[in-house]
Order: sequence, then structure tokens, then C-alpha cells
Amino acid sequence: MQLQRLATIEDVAGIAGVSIATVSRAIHEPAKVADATRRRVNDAIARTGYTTNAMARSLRMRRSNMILILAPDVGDPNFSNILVGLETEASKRGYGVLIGNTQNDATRETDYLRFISSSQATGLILLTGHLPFGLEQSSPLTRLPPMVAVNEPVPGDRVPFVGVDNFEGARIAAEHLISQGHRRVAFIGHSTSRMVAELRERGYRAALSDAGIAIDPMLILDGDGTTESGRQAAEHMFVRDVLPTAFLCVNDATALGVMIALNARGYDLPRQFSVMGFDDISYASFVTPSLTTMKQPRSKIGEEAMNLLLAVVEGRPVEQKQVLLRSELILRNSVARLGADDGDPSASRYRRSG
Amino acid sequence: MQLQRLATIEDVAGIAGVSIATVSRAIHEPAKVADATRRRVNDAIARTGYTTNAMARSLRMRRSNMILILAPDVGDPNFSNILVGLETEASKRGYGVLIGNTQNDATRETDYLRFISSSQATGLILLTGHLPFGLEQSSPLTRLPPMVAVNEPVPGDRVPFVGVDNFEGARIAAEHLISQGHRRVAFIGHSTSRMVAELRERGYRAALSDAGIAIDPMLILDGDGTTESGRQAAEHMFVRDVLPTAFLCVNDATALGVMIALNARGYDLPRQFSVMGFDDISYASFVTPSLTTMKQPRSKIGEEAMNLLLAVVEGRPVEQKQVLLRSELILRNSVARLGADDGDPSASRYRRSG
DNA sequence: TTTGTCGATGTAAAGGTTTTCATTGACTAT
DNA sequence: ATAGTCAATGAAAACCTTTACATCGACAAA
Repeated sequence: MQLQRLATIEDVAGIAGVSIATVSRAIHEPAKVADATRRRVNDAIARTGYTTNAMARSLRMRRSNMILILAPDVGDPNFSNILVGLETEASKRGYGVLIGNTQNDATRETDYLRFISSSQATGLILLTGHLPFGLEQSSPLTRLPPMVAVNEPVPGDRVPFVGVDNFEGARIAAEHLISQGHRRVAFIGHSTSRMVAELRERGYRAALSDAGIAIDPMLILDGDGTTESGRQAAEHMFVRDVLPTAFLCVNDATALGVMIALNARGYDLPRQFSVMGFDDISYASFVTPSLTTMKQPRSKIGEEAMNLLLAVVEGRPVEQKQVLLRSELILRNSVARLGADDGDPSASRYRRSG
Repeated sequence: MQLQRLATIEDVAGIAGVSIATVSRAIHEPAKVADATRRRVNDAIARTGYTTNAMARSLRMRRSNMILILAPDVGDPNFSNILVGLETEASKRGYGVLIGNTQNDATRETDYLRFISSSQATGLILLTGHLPFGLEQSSPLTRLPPMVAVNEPVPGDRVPFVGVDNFEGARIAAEHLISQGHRRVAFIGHSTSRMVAELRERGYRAALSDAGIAIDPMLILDGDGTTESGRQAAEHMFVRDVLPTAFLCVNDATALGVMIALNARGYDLPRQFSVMGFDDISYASFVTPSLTTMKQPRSKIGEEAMNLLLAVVEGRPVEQKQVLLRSELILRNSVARLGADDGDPSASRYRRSG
């Protein structure tokens, strides 16, 4: 069940009439071999269809060209675009990406570390927000394998981080709502996710404070980042009957839930309530009304992260241990100026946007 | 820039007081080594934290435990769930998955084949619908590496296939529309994708024929599978003024476009037009009205495909060269009985469904 | 001529496994 | 007692590279 035996460096050397050392050099350090010889070697390589055996190479060099990506949920639509960036950059530099779906399961995480410890993979991209189990208890002294955290930072300062500036993004979002005349702005948060949600909430608070608006604790609710929790949070507000004029949600999924709740109660959006999300997930533009949100440069995040990791892997000097990218305000139709009533709202619903 | 030297099999052998051969056997064929010895070896392994070096192992065995997945667009939301299935099954069997984003670029495809030819990867999952460039011109005689096509079959019968039964799925979809009283059912197809769209169109035709409904060529339009093309196709129908009562779309993205067009024209869905998609992409349930569609068992597809591939890779006998899974009819709110008018449609819009 | 330098190449070790084949010793059947 | 079988183990080859070190020859300087 295997292909015909592949040509080895020895076959090439035989045909070219040189030693295997020369072949290896002709490939990796062409300058060190005479022109004529190099030509003979190249011919031989072409004739045999030789490819260097990566296993042998990695074994000898004690380093593979493979990067392991650990993500809690590979099916998450947020993940796939980051993956594109990671893959693109890795491939460009001759590395392959190995993906590990951990489902936040400690066993699976430990399990995947074998790729690192067996030197099958050289570096690690973490989308988990924590050190993988099995490294977690390692003393602060132990040397960690090269790794970079993406999206969610790893507590402590041992792991370089690439992600979006959540504080700034949320502040911009909240400022946008305020600029549209809203002063009673609710925030639907995400208690289970540590850092990200917290930073976004802080951004929200900062914007309000800067605008001289007092924070109303009744307008701050926690969800768990899902659409359903967004729906519930909105319902909760109606039950308590403390209402905002705009909802800023910790992410688009939550915002979607809020919109569903508002729609179900028969409100006309965005005329009666404005809603903002964060992330710009793929269907943010397809819901009705289409969702105004902060766009994460996902592909870019992936590229930057892989860049940083490869620098560490290859021992190049790395300038900064933390890269914060800016998120972009995407204006769609779920936010309206407070009190404004622009004639025929239904006609504007499907107006296209970036 | 590397971890402290890892324990080798020799270290273990030394501590356990046996030869390296015995250690290897204790690990892979425990039955072949005496109980007492095995215990000593296991202790030594535990003490040293030994992990077998995958590079050395693969080199010796001439076979790695890595599967290469070639996909034209890793960012495609359809892909991510298949990936989950592929990864889960692979990981369960001790294999790793390597992902390659080809963007339908011949160079990138060829490039990725180096993982196969350098024996860094043992098998190939193709989501491309064709043999990767570089194998494409290989004569029918050349032995191909172990591979399985997913979602879209590879022309010819050289590559085993795992996917959904598109013909049957589309037939069920069309039958559903017919069962709701629709007799003028449009089909918005997808000319650029060969097999998949064609099979779905055939299923549509079969259902109509079986119901004794003549096929009206004016009701069959081609798109390119995108939301925008769905919108255009629907517009096109209004321009020609040959209207169906229901739209069956080759996929959900197209269906979404159709719904956008109909909404923009001010029609009330599903009262005035019914729309069906195919795939059940993640936001099918979030649009208004939520989309009735055929659900692809994506994760299951991934698992089956990986299963089949690993069988081939490991030389186990493989029963069938083609696995067709059934898609499932998901009833939501974009289809209504023809002529029916059920009181308060807005209230039912957000009724949950499977 | 002698010595030294330098560029081009070859030899051989090392990297860590798995596996074939040989060896050993215990035990069984004759 | 002898031959034969069998289970447990070890020695060494093979997998395919990269690279430190050695060699060789040409040429320059003395």
C-alpha cells in the first residue's frame, strides 16, 4: 500500500557521480559547490524526481517545519478566518500547519503536546487563552516551547500575544452610539470569558465616562456569549422594565439574540432600539436589520501571529511581545440616530455596506 | 531555542537495564515481553518522561501519522464543520491533520504535495473536486497515494468519495415544496460547480417529473453559488416576469440572495413566495424568515471520510469506494403552504427548530 | 622546491527508532 | 541424556539526512 520506493539522496549522488554530501550542499548551500557539479546534481535531481525526505531531515536537524495550532473549537466561524491567515503566512515560509481541536479538554490538550515533545512540531499557536495542560504546572523556570497566543492572551507575561485591541474597539463602538444621541446604552457582557469581555466592558465604561454619562449598573448584564444568552438578557431588561435606547453587545452572537428578542416583541429596529455587536461574523450583514459592529481583522491577526511565532522559532530577534491590531467600525443598519425617523426604514434595510 | 534534551529510548533502556529493542517491544507489543520486564520499562519511561521521537519512528517505518487535507477555501463556513469531523476521527486514531489552503491555485496544490512525496504525510483528503495538480497528469497506471475525496467527487473512479446524496436531497426538498401545494417551482443552480449542482438539479427534475409536473425551462436559472448571484437570479425572474411560487436554491447562500431580492421588493415571505436552500449553513436559522433547507451532516461526513482514508492507509480492506450520506429536511419558516395565510406570521418567525 | 592557503569534494558520524535474526535458557517429549 | 520447542531478550542493520572533519589538488608566496 505504498508508492514505488522514492529516490534518495544516494540515488542522486550516484547518477551525478558525486558524494551525498555534495548533493546536500548543492541543494542547501549552492554557493559552496562548483558550477559544473551543481549542474550535474540538478540534472540528476530532475531525472530522479528526488525530494528530500522530511523525516530524515527533521531527525537530523532536530527541528521540523511544522506548527501546531491549538484551538478549543475549530468549528467556530471566528476561527476559520484566523486559520486562513495563519496558514497563508506559514505556507509562504515553508512551514505546515497542524491543527488540534481541544474542546477545552485537558486530556486532548496534553495529547496534542506530544507533537511538540516528539519534535514533530516546532512551535505552538494557542487560541485557548491558557497554557495547555501539561505545561500549565511547569515551574516559571522551565523553558517553554516557542509559542504565541492569539485572540485571548495567556495570563502572566510568558506568552507573546497577537489580537485585537478590545478596549479601544469597544470604546469606539460605544462612542459611535453616543454620537448618535444615545445616552442610555446597555452593555451585554460575557462573564465566562475572562480577558476579552472584561476589556470590552472597560472600553464601554470609558466611552461613557468620557462623554460625561454616569454608568447605570442596571444597564449592564452578563451573558455567556451565545445568541440565546443575548435573547435572555434582553428579555430580562424588559421584565425589570429598565430600558436603554441602545444595546452594545460583547459580540455579534449576543447582539443577534438581542435583536431576536426585540423583533419578537414587535419593535421596529433600529427605529425603536439600536443594537451593536462586536466581531463582524459572517452573517452580521445578512440579518435584518444588518448589524452595525466592530470588524476584527481576522486574517491579519493570523498572519501577524504566525510571523511572530516563526521569528521566535527561527531565533530571530523579536521586537515586541504583544501585537494589538485595530478593529474597524462597520456601519450597517442596526443603529439609528436617537429620535430620528427616516421615512421608509424597510427600504434602507438592504442597503449594501462594506 | 530548544527544550532540554529529551529522553531517548536508550536512556530508558539504560535505566530499566534492558536493550532498546525490549523497550520498543514493551511499548508496541507488550505481550511479547515478560511481565516483570515490562514493569521495569514502564517505570523507567515514567521516570524519564520519555516520548518516542516521531521523526525517527516515521523515518524507520517509512510512514508518518499525518494526514494532509487539501481545501480550496479554509475560510468557507461549510469547511469548518467537516474539518471538525476529520480532526476528531484522526486524533482518535493517533493521527494528526495538516491543513492546506489551495485557493484553487495549481502552484499551491503542487506545493503541498511535497508533504506527501517527502513522506511527511501519509494520506490525502481532497475537498477540491479534482486531483491536485502534479498528480493530474499522472498516467492511469501510476499508483496514487492513499486519498479520499470529500463533498465533491473527483471525476473518474480512481478516488473513493464521501459526501451527501445530493440527488436524493434535492429530490426530498423539491417534494417538500410540492407537498405544500407548489407546482411552479424555480431552481437556481450553480453552473461553475460541476457535479454537486448537477446532481441537485437532477433531483429537482426527478421530483417534479414524479409529481407529473412539466419542467419549465424558464424557471431554471444559473448562478455561481453566491448570495449576490441568488439575488440577481431572482431579479432576473421579475424582469422576465415569469414567476414561480417557490424557489429551490442550489445552496443556502443562493437562497439568502433570493430572499434579499424578494424582501427588497417588499414581498411578505413566506406568504407570497416560498424559498428553500440546501446545506443548512450556520446562519440559515437567523435570517428572516428562517430558512427551510436540507441539512448536511458535515461532521459525520468528515468522520466517515477520515475513517475510509485511514482504512486505505493502514491497508485494511475497504468495503465500499463511495459513501453517500443522507441530508435531512430542516423545517423552518421560509416555506408556506401555497395560498395559506396563517393569521399572524410575524409571531411564528422565531419559533425554534431542530 | 617548499610551505601555505583555499576551494571543492569526500568520509563517516550522528540523529532515534523498528525489526530481523541470533542467542540463551527453560522446559517437554522421547 | 538428548533433541527439540518456545519464550524472552539482545545485537546490529536500516531508514535518509546533515555536517564536522579530513583530503586533495591547484595555485601563490617565499
